Amino acid sequence: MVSSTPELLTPDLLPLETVHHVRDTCLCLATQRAARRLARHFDNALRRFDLTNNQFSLLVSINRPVPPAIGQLAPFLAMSASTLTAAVKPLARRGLVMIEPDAEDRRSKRLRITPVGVALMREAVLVWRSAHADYERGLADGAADALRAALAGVEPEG
Amino acid sequence: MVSSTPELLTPDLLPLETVHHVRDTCLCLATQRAARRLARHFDNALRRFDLTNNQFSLLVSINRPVPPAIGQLAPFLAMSASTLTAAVKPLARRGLVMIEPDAEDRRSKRLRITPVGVALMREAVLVWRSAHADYERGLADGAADALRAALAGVEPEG
DNA sequence: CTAGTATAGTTTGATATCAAACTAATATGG
DNA sequence: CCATATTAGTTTGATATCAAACTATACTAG
Repeated sequence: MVSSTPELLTPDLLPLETVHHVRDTCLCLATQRAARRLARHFDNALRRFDLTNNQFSLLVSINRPVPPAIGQLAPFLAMSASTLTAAVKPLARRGLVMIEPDAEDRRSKRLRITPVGVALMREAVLVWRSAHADYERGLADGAADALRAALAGVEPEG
Repeated sequence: MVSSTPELLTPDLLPLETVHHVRDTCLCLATQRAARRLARHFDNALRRFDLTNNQFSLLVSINRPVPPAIGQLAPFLAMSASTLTAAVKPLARRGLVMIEPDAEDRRSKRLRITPVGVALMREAVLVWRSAHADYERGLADGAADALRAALAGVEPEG
């Protein structure tokens, strides 16, 4: 019982009012929590392909007629170039992506999805579709659209 | 120029329609992007305390009259117990948190914020407040509330 | 009481994340 | 042309994240 161990109480705390304010209003905390839950859901769904939700999103983003450079992709994914450099490595190791120096600017490197990557993604997209439907099915009507709209509302530059 | 390097085009791609559908509708991708942006904003603001946004949220969550156990805190933060075990270590090393075995169930460990942790957080909360105001100031009217509401709408159990 | 089961955390090995410092290549000024 | 500044990526070292396998403790049937 709690009351039987008064010596365990911490006497000197932040005001609980402050704590509750942070917990109820912090957009960062709320977003990190939702991000972890969503990541788990899609990581589970994509596990059969040995893809994480991040790797799936990265492969989708790389699937462009002109292979994008790291410097273009990182802002789109809202991640640093150093994170992207690291994220590409396991995919390149598996032959799903190729890293090619740009002929016109040898500092720049373009990321190209390989035929093996495309073949894997053809299947993975089907599973993504069903995992997304699963997820939305657990939400109230309009909740998914509301979240999409709200997240669009916090994008920089509209 | 793009058209001058046709040999760089990947012939075999997923349909761009599919790609655009994923990019425009995936709640996971949209949430991870927002989570990264928000994390960076608050990591920057809290850097002067050598706290990450995660460590800040964790310390806020630990600041309770009865020190919570790992098994209680992990679901609240929507993270696994193994992640929480790891996250506590740097804070314990710095003396901001203490890990105490529960007297009534020696499997369980309670996390207590120390006086040093409370003192640090008194300052950090002020900075959080101003960083949050900064962030909201960059949004359209109602965007923050809309995001809070939308994120609440994807919480399990209401 | 004891065997089996369930629960609470930890460890391990992998990916994910960033800032800061670094390397290499391009652009610019003189 | 050369020196400087800028830009594109990479490396480093730290935290963050998870599932799976593990340890230790508690519970529960028989």
